[in-house]
Amino acid sequence: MPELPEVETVRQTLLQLVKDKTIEDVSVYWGNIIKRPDDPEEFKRQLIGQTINGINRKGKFMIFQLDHLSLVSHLRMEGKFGVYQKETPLPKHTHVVFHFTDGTELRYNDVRKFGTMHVFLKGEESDQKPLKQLGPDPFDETFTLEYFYKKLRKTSRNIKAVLLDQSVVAGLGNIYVDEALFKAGIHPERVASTLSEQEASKLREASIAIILTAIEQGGTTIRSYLNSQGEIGMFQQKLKVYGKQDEDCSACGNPIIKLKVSGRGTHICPECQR
DNA sequence: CTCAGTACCTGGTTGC
DNA sequence: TGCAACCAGGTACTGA
Repeated sequence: MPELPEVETVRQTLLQLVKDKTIEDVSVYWGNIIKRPDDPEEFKRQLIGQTINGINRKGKFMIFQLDHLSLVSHLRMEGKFGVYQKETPLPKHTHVVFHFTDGTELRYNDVRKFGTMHVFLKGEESDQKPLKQLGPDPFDETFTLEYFYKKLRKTSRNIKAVLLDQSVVAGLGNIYVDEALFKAGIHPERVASTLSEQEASKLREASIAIILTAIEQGGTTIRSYLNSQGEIGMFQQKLKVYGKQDEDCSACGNPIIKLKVSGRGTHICPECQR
């Protein structure tokens, strides 16, 4: 599911479903999801009795605001949250269940088991991994051209790798990086330090525009899984290059091609992106 | 320090 | 049809 727009969509929809609910018990079926505390039993002890007061987001992380704790969750590739009546049978790949006092359950489902959960004392989550190393969200006022251009100037990596680096800007993933580079007309294999200030500006603005539009559209649903919270995205209709290999470029009519950049599948228009 | 490669998992798709 | 190899929206860790 998750790049920033998808996580934001999940955050908004989930909030309606779990706000003010109190955790009566927690079940952990795959302990490796729980990164902090390291013992899942301790994780359960800490969360029992806590009420969900709100959900925040930073980059691709969701942060559940509890009474005096923060639960930091990352969905990685395929993590999904859903709220169900406790009588509903547990589907395959459900790894963590938060049982509420009202008979409903918040369930975490993740085929690849890559997702993570960290518990911190409220307020301490920002000063420690994994949130500590995050750069600004794309639309954050601190994501200035000056900041971005300076980051680009001092690295030898290609521009795609830099955009995927969450410590530079938080929230872009493989889909939106490809889309932003296309919108800015920049080839993903360009060494970041060779971009002009004008190109950096164009890329920064393209990234912000793509992310904001995708949030408005409820995110992107690619390999559509049915009936799960947040998987109601409409942005896939606006994708210009991601997953469009062999189709005609919407701008110039030449075919979109797929290549590998920084180990990731990458979609470009070789005519529009230089 | 930076950076490329690998590890973590399962399942759908591709190609022989 | 069968099955191995490859691929997937992400990041942490390793070692050069």
